[in-house]
Amino acid sequence: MAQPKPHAYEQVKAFVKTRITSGEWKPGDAVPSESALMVQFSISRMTVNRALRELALEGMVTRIQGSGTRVAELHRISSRLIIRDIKEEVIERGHTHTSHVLLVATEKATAPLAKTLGLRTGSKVFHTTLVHLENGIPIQHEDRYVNPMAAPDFLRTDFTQFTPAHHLLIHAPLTDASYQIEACLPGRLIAKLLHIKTSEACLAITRCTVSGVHVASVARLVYPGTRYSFAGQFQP
Amino acid sequence: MAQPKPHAYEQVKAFVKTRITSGEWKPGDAVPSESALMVQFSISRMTVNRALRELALEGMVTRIQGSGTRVAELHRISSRLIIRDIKEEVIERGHTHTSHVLLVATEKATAPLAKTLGLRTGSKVFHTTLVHLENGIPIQHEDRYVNPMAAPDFLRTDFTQFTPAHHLLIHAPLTDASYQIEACLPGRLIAKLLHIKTSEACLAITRCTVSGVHVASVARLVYPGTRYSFAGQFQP
DNA sequence: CAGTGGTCTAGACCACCGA
DNA sequence: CGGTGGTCTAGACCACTGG
Repeated sequence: MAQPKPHAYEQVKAFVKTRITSGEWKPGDAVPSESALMVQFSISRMTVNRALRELALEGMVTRIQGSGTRVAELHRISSRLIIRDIKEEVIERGHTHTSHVLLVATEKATAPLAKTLGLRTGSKVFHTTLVHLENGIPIQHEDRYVNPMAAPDFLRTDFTQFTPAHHLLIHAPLTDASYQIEACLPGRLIAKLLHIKTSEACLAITRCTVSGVHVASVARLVYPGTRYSFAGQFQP
Repeated sequence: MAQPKPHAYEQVKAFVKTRITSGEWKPGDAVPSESALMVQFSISRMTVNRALRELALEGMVTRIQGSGTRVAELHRISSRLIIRDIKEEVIERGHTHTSHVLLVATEKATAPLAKTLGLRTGSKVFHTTLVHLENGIPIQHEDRYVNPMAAPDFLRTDFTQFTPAHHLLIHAPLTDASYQIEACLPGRLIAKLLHIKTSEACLAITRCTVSGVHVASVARLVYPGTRYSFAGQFQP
């Protein structure tokens, strides 16, 4: 026996999950009510409630107050996509991370940039550009603008030691973010910096992070397509 | 007033969240214990527990039994990456979806394919290839192998009406999946089918889905880089 | 209206951590 | 050992849905 006594709420979750994934209960079908499961498992309603609430969070069922619980229509499959510090990621693979710092500057915001950062055109913004290397091989070109209101000490960082993302994660805790993942060809400059041909496809992530009331940073990260891919797993 | 009476557990979540995002409580700092918050808010422990448990799920805090609750080290922000039926997605944008069905066949599995599908080499597998169009413009090339054990009626589907993903979502409810997102250049054939140049970068998703005990399907989806990108938002 | 889920309480027992 | 979180109970009131 693996677990002599699985928690009650987990038993309920497993019970419902199994009926759904086995196809016994089809999308749209009603799931037994809390009171029914309460009797069936001889447990209190709070415990059943927790089980069903978690299943709803996971997208397995849909709950409507006053109406009931039903098997979710299409199990849209989903997984967590995580924003991490690339240095952490490289180190976790047991490799060494280094950075080439190409630019550390204060500039005046252009109109579109000011707009996304929530500043006035011409305001001071921090601008950094660097290339991240894994075991000496370039894997990411990072071009980032930072809102001085969100991270006033940003430029004091030694970017050969700490990544811009690391500074921001510490000094401007994230509250919101949006991202866009696309495929593109690198420009001549980026291709040269990444040691790839201009004809090699790249993954590009454009990311905008919010910390409290400030839009903290907008960054464009370009990865050589042959050296980097996202991978992930789902467990709905 | 927006909400005259926010739920108690929401209040606790908001309280803790605010201290964290404002920087008042830094990563590693202790969060008040359940009993402390219980007194402070004059609510029961179960309610405090729910608030902190949800914050832990969202990655804002770390909880260790017997030790306490602390502000999470790096607020790795995360969002749900959702994989959906492309037809649904196109229709949701208010556009029309059509398919060019290029191949619907039963084949014998090659060794590597059989391995990923959990079959014996030479077993029957279903194979479909199609191009999905949004308002008549090609946006995805789909090349898919399906395990007949998981979806025996797969080939009966009219793929001009229903996408392969749709059939699978209904007849082989997902239990697990893994994916890989990468950038690549299309081959000559795919470029032609998508009406793009062979030098145009593409996003490619390779996805493997599991339904119950069977590996149900493995698919490679190629999107023209100029016409498609993933986007998402985080709200921890 | 009866039945559903959404929330909350005031206790309780347990497993675990650190001193 | 005391304090922590993890779980559970047996009630309760409310808001909402459906017939």
